[in-house]
Amino acid sequence: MSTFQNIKGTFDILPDPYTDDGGTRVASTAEWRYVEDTLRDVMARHNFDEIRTPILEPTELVARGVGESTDIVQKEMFAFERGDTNYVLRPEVTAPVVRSFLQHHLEQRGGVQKLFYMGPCFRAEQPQKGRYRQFHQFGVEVLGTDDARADAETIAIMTALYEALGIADTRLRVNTLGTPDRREKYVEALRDYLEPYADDLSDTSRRRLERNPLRVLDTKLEHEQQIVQDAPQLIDYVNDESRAHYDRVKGLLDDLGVPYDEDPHLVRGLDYYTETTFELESAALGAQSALAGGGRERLFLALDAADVTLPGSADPDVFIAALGQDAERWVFRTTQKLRADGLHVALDLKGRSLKAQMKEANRQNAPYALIIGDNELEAREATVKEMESGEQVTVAFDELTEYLSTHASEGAEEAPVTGG
RNA sequence: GUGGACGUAGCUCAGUUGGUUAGAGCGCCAGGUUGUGGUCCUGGAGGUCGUGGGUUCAAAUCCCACCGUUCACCCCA
Repeated sequence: MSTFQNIKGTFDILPDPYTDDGGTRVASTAEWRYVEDTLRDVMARHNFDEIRTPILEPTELVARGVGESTDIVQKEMFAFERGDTNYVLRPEVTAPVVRSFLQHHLEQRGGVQKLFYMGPCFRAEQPQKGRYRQFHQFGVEVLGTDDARADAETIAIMTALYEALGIADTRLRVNTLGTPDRREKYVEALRDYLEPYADDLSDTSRRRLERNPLRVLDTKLEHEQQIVQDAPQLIDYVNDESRAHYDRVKGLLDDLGVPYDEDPHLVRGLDYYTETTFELESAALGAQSALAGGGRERLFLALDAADVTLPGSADPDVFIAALGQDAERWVFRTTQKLRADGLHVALDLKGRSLKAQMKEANRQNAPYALIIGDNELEAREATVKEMESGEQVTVAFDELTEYLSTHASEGAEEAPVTGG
């Protein structure tokens, strides 16, 4: 075991996928890139612009944005002081985006600002399966409108994203939280309703009843779900405006043909959420089924559970094997020239035997291998081996780019990497 | 912070009631083929058995402590 390890709750992303100590499959860089590219593509089609903000932010910004009393601020921030400034590794991106929006007067761009972001966030929670201290978050913020269409579009985008990535068996649940003042009244009513059942509740739910009654609604226990089923519903407590807004959002989802279930007991953990709330869940994830809500994502777990196959690393178009020092020099020069011509070229950097170089060409899955030795240098012709058939031809040095461009591109269909 | 599980080669793991030099598969390197990959054969490198202490003639194995990892709880994505 090496001396240093990655910090607990973080993970390395490597050229190849691997399984971590907890049994979770960690995707390769190529898979991450594919997902990121797909997200960007979908967002572009929805006319969203990307925003990138610093990972380091003032502690006070986050504390106020998320709420001083939340667990995130109380005990889950990586915060430190340097000089007379308090810094924090961002635990979420909404506050930074709003900060940036205000600071740079983005409203001056005119119209509604539709922004998305992706990048690492940090929370000092105890890590467990699928939850990390450094995690990657994707999200969208629509600023400058409270139109129901903004909500509907955001929800529709989330389903579109998962569709684009090939995750089909998702279920969308929606609800409205209304305004904070009404929600407080609802919490009281909920508490009153649940108190009489306290003896029937699990320890967990009893504790939640004390501290955060809304969380009792999330129970997974069947007999508790029956109690919850008849509990007061949020929709009966929100004001007319919230209700009308909610109805418009649902109508728009209907228009778009986005299927959803209304869940009158769907709540979110943090209290800064208002109005429309939603949760996209995947049956394949089991107990912790929530994928996205308010724009928070657990993408790779879902991709893994859904058995989605992503493209792997690109294979080289050609591997060039050199025999002897003269050939090595020629190969080194020619490799750069072919690369400048747009080809993906691999070569040996250890001066190994031809046998070892051919083995490497095979391992890298190159469709063609060039063999260059004294004979080839003298004739100014490369020996070109087609790896699958094993057939060899000679190609004049001057025609290499053309030959490889036409032949290699045919055979070099990107081979998918098998997931799971 | 609380509870459980685990820690042997790069990876996945075996290792009997404690018993000699700790093994397998895969991967890696080399040879068989001094200019040719995949399959095959042969060989090789690679281990403070997580760390420290204890019991014992003898500890990977039993006991204790610590460290690390992990799952779950809390909370939440």
